[in-house]
Amino acid sequence: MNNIICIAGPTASGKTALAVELAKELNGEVVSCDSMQVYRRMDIGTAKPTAEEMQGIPHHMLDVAEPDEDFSVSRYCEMASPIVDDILARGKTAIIAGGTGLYMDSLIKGNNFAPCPATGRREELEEKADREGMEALMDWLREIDPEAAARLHLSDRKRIIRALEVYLETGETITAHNLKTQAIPPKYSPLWLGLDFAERAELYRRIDLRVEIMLETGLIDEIKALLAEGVPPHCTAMQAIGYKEFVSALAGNGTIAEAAALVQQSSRRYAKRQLTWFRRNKSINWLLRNTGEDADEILTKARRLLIANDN
RNA sequence: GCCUCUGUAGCUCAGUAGGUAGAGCAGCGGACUGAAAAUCCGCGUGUCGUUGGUUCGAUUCCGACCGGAGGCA
Repeated sequence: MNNIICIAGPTASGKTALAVELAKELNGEVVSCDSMQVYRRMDIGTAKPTAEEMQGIPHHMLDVAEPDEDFSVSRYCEMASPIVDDILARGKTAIIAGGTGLYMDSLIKGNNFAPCPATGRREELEEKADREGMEALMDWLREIDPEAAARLHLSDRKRIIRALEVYLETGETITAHNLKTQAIPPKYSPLWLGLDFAERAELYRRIDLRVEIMLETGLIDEIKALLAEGVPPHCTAMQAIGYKEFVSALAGNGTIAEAAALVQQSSRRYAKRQLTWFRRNKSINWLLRNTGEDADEILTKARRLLIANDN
């Protein structure tokens, strides 16, 4: 039987509830795969599962970083992979659930990442970009890694800088590095489940509702507390949807209601991007929901897939 | 009841001196290998209210009807 299950899907599709139900049946533990739920004290806005929702099932990879820390895919994999191995070693099922596709794929494939410099190289490149423009960086990249240059759009500042950074730090181009890691066979072979709604509009209704509930349950106070303790308003964690918009409103840019509408829209677009990411994974068995009230039917379908997968 | 204005994309509107239409926002699709809830790329998605008439041809001109806004009563 397969002792690793991945539950993918967009925000507000019911991953948390399904993960806990399956964990109860399969003697499992949940490994969260979410780039924002890793931060402590960011609970409401990241829709982090509550103690009640967890129903006593152990959850990992929540609250593993301070909000002002730099976190990354690489750190996620370094921390999560030993946890998965430990769950398996104890004879239990690892249920990897979350919406951050890059993190989930990287954990499953066992990707290793080119080093990230602490040397200020990135800052130098940022300055050069400001000074000389992206065309200059692109010309440079074309000389050292023409494939990456052809792949990247001139506007994609982040990736152009990263490509140069990898080469300058390691002497290996990012194209060569990626080819090497892709050649390594995946570390795990999970059963993939994907949650989505048959009607996009239903997913969007759930997202809109969830934002309202976050506000009712104290999201603004949560954000004020983070700011009060000194979390920088522009750090990575505060770029999360549902935080950056309210931080801006609290600073005097627009009303809370306007910010809430923005959060709903950003969340809808984010959900769409998540779906784009997961759709290309042909291993995913999609479970399509009709309403938010059909959790039992979804669980039944998931059970059938588990049985089919064992045979 | 009469008069005037109005009806074009999901929304707000432009336009066609008659040759089946375009902006913004919304939306949709895609990429993604140490910021990923980030970053970037692409795409108008339409019975031009309905129905007759004039015309080779009507979203455009004319009539009637239906819906909306305002005015006079």
